[in-house]
Amino acid sequence: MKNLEIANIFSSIAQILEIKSDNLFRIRAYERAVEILQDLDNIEEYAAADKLTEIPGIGKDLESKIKEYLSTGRIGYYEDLKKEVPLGILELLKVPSVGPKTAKLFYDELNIKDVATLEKFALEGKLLGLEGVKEKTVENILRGIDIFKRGSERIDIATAWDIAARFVSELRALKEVKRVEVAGSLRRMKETVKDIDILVASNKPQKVMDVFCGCAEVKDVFAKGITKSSVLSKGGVQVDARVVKPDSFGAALLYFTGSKNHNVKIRTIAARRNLKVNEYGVFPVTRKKSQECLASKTEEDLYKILKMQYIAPELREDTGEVEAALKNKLPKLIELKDIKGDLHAHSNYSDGKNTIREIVDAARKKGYEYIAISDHSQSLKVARGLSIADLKIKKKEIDSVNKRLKGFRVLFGTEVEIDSAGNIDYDDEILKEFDFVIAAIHSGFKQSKEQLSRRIIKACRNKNVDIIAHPTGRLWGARDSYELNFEEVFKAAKDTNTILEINSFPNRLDLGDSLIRLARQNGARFIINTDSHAVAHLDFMKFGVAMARRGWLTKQDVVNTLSLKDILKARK
DNA sequence: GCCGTTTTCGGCCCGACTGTTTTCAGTCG
Repeated sequence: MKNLEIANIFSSIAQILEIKSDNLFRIRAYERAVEILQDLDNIEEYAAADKLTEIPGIGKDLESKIKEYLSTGRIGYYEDLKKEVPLGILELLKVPSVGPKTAKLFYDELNIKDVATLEKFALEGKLLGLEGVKEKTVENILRGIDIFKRGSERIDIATAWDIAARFVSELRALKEVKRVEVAGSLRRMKETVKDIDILVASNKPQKVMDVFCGCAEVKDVFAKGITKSSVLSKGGVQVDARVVKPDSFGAALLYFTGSKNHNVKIRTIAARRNLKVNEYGVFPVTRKKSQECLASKTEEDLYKILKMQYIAPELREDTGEVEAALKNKLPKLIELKDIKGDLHAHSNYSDGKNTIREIVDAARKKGYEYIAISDHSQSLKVARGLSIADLKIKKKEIDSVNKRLKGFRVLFGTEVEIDSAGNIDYDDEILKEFDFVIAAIHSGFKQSKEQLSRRIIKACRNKNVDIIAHPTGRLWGARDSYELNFEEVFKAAKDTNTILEINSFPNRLDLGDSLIRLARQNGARFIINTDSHAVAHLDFMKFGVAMARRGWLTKQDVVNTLSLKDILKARK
């Protein structure tokens, strides 16, 4: 993806500028652009329409650099910078506790250009004696190298919530603790997270920090202060905790939830009104020493005093939510309780673990009105796709289950293959028998962007295909999204009345947040499915809903908020 | 390098912890 390529270059530029001690605000401008670009899958479409500078954070200069990359595949300014500071040094910055100043020191004094050399020198004691480096510093660097070597890959939100829950439950059990909440990117429900942030309200911070650093899940303690500590969990994830007084919990939660850019925007707007926002509250900017706190107890109080709507954590990415909140124009986001059913669950007819009955029982316990048992189709042999004969048996079972149910309906679904030419692997005669047909690509990913787009568009045009499952095919940690002409595909979905799936499975989350927004702008409709292969997976619905919220979707944008009667009408 | 309900120039969010220092710089979020 071009946006990621450019983001990586801008990120390197920011780091090189840091090492060169360049203007901090210029560095921040590049860093901000990196975050913006990471979420901008259709950068080429912006460039083609000459709309790059309409993106907040992209000005004339960055526009020209983006255009330069798109047309030539390189950025001259970056090529020049690389001559001044060898790229290897940037690797040193990935070691926790080594920042630009330290990296420059090691390079200037000892010509260290990679982590392996840094480790060697640290072990041999050759770092000692450099300005500001003593034994403790070396110790921290070696520990940082350990973390670096273990890899810095991001973890999926389901795993992260699991680890977070273990810390939270130990902390909640303390009588000194008034409140505990997960904050940071995990609270914002980012698709993946790098670390876990936990906020605690207590008047006895020391005690809380002692317990936090001694949690069963802790493997190593990086930093332990009176109100702030940082540990490595046994699962290899960094967990940060901060303790604040109960009175400032709202202010701290806002600050600790981020995103950084959201906080900066909030604080900038506050400053224009002569208000200061920090993790303790909102304060008037005066010369007086004693400052009265205007708001601090809840996040709602803070947003209110700043004269804007409350902003849900999932929206706090500085992608327009602050401006919308100031104008009272935030959408009413979809909630988990709006979901009335799940149309993508696999039974043991194909590669699922559970029987239809077991799945139905679990779905009913969730308060759903319907569930579609959507097993794989005949050509996906690895997943025991169903033959025509299998379908007849399965249909019979569903009919008999439905006869015994009241107020709940099992739908006859399928997840069919879109082959390399865009055809579906059951005939129309068979397809029309299903209540819902979900189409997906599970093979032949290596085609060009145009070919893949054509395949999906052709599937959309099939009158029997109701839903496109996991539209980009990405699997976190295993496979990148395939490239598509997104606007074209989304427009085709709209024109053919095909529903786009938001797949809730934690290693998919596909569509992801930024593509959901793009698809909505193109008029598409959505369904949030779990792609369950076991009844426990039905719980993943909350992650799909979170993606929908991050994509600014309302209940009206999502078809499985409809009653059984209405969702059946939502088909083609 | 970006940006404008004070502004097209002169600002740009704010604080905790650590290790090395005797008052602070570097790192991190």
